[in-house]
Amino acid sequence: MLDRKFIVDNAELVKTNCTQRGVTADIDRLVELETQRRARLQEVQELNRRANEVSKTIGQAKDPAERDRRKEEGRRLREEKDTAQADHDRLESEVAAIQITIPNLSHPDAPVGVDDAANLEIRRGAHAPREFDFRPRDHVELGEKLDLIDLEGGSRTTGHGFYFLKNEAVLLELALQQFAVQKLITHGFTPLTTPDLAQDRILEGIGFLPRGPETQVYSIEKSDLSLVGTAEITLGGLYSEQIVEAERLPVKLCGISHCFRTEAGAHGRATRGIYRVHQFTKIEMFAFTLPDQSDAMHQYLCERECEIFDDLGIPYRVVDTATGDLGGPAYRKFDLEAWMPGRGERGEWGEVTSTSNCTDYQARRLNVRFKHKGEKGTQFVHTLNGTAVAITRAIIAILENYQQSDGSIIVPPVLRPWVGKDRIGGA
RNA sequence: GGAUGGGUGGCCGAGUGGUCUAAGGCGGCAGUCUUGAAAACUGCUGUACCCGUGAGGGUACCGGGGGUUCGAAUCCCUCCCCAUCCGCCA
Repeated sequence: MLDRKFIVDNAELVKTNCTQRGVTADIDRLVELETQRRARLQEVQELNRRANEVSKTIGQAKDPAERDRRKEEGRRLREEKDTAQADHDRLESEVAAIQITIPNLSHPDAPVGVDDAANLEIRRGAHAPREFDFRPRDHVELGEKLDLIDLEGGSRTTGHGFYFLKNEAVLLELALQQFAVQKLITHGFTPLTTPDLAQDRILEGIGFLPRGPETQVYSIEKSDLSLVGTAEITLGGLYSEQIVEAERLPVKLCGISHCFRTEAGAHGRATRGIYRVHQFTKIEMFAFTLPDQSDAMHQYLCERECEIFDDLGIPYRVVDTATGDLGGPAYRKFDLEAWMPGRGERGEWGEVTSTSNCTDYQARRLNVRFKHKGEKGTQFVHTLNGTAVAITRAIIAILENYQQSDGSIIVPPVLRPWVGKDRIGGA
């Protein structure tokens, strides 16, 4: 969320940003309520002060009548305070309710536009899309022929949107995990396995809305836990309520997790195969930085994503996401879209990874701060996240780009140490 | 899951209803002394928020939440976490 004082002092700027993001939020109302809230807060504090003053004199008062008189005054002051406090608390929750709907500010270079049509291609990967001398199959067909993906089984045991990976697809999943984690370790990331459940307040801190009609999140009944949609949630939550020494920043983490998404409202949108599923495995990068490091870290995370897909030999493009498509927490977001030859009529770009700079938006809600040694005061850190590998989409890209005319799949050279063979299917 | 003991300021640790909302120690910072350093001595040493141009003043915070009271680290309720022992288990 944005800083409340900042919103009050920059109401017009925030309004404009909301418009560019396609978000409706009543900024004027927030300003009005916040002004009232501060006045109430002052009353509460003043009443508290006077009540404390009275309390202190009671212990010393010897005369019983005098003590009773002062007790009565103390009681009256506390009652007045309680009334003002209740007022204040009501205003506080009203202000907070508006505040959490306000999206982050936007990077000045982010393309302005209400949806992904305004996304701006900024770069291509090292490998150009392949020219096929046959009609490329899509991953569903390939997965079926080679007995790699069992969608029907997933549907039978769990429901639509679930799947079993089988045979070499399992090896591909493990190989992709190994490849990505090993690479990130050499880049100084600390690897972690992460809980697949998190408390709702952590989900909210990251910017998810657990529970509610439009939630993307599965929640656990009779508890405050939800299945995570991404390790971004747990990795960001790892430092919640912490004050980090500035010298220890930036912190670079890489987490392995399962991701669970209801995909509510996504019906009919690219639901074929394992492109949009309710559960998948992901290797996620996450960074905590000083405020003036986050732009550079964002480029750095994007470079790691490009490096991984260049090494895998998969063609892709990098897109600078338009303001209306950034979601709530991101200040700027780059997506990697891999070429998927089997998608649509003659192949399409499909999102495989994404990296966001969330500046202090998540840190403020999660309360992650830093301080310089020997200096007074703290500031909020900046948080960034990026997908190293989302397994299902990476597998789609591998199967479709590495397919041969006989229906076999060449294994990308960098994965062969873990897959243990250089070709899936075929002779 | 059962039993017991605990959760206090960066750390250790005292504090069981009111001499200001935390003793004492360690660590850290500054100073005195010293050629320099150490030792010794002196002072300072959290976070958030509010008011104020400023100096400064104030409110809240002793695991979380709620309660009793004029007043709670201290009493009551509840939840969480940690340690040890027992049981169970991959």
